[in-house]
Amino acid sequence: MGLRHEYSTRPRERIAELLRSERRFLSAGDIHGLLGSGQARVALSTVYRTLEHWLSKGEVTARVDPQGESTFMLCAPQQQHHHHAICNACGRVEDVGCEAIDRIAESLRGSHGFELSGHAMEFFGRCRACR
Amino acid sequence: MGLRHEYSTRPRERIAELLRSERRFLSAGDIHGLLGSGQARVALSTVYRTLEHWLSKGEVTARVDPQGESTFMLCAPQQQHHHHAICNACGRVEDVGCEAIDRIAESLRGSHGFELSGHAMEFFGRCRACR
DNA sequence: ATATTTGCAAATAATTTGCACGTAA
DNA sequence: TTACGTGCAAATTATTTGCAAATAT
Repeated sequence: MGLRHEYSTRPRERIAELLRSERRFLSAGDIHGLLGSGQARVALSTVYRTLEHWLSKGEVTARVDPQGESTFMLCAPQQQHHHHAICNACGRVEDVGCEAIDRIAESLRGSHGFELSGHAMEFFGRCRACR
Repeated sequence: MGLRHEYSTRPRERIAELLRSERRFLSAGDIHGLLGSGQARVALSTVYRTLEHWLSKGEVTARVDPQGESTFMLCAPQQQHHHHAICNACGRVEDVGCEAIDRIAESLRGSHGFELSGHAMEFFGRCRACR
């Protein structure tokens, strides 16, 4: 049988609070480090398991960074399909819509006989604050 | 002082031959496995070092797959900027141009004050052969 | 009470590195 | 002959897992 309740625990609260305050992709190690090593330290394995849990519930979005490390950010599923603009300086993420895809799908079918079923797009640059 | 010659060796020839025959992204482990474990087996570390070497020379393109594994494909630098359409069934890659980016850059600047300096796009679907 | 979560330490798996030996130029 | 490349085994690093103890409901 599946999961019945989602328990609200101290470690999860701390992880959630951190993710809410940082609108950027963080690795499990980043989170573990940012939570500090004091009295209420959270085990790295707990960070991993919590992120995986929220990922499977669709409350968190994952991205593998260019170094191959998995990173995570709060990103509700109910939001409509969108892409990310990531600031090169501070890492802040802006959600951006995607209009141009239809044209690309047409072009792919026409010139390559390729039937588009999914895509991934990321944009990099400077956010308003970091320009 | 930098590198003077690029030596042509048996292991490199075998890796290059394999990459030429497979127009899809392969991990170091894939390549190592495909080269077999017979007489002329190539060490996994050699595969890694050779890929890294060609990557730095721009003769190979890397991509981190969704599982976080690094994968590689022959992809000359002199080709103009383009993106990849990856077949969900066989992994074959079609190179596709990118026209729509200018509109996206304008929109980013207008609605988010975001100055675009780079982007990454990937498309997934079925190639002509696998439809 | 009992299902869920945690911390710890050990296990995996991809990747990197040191080093002595082999090889192309 | 000498700069470059290779194989091997050991080291690193991110991530996962087993398990007994702790906690939320």
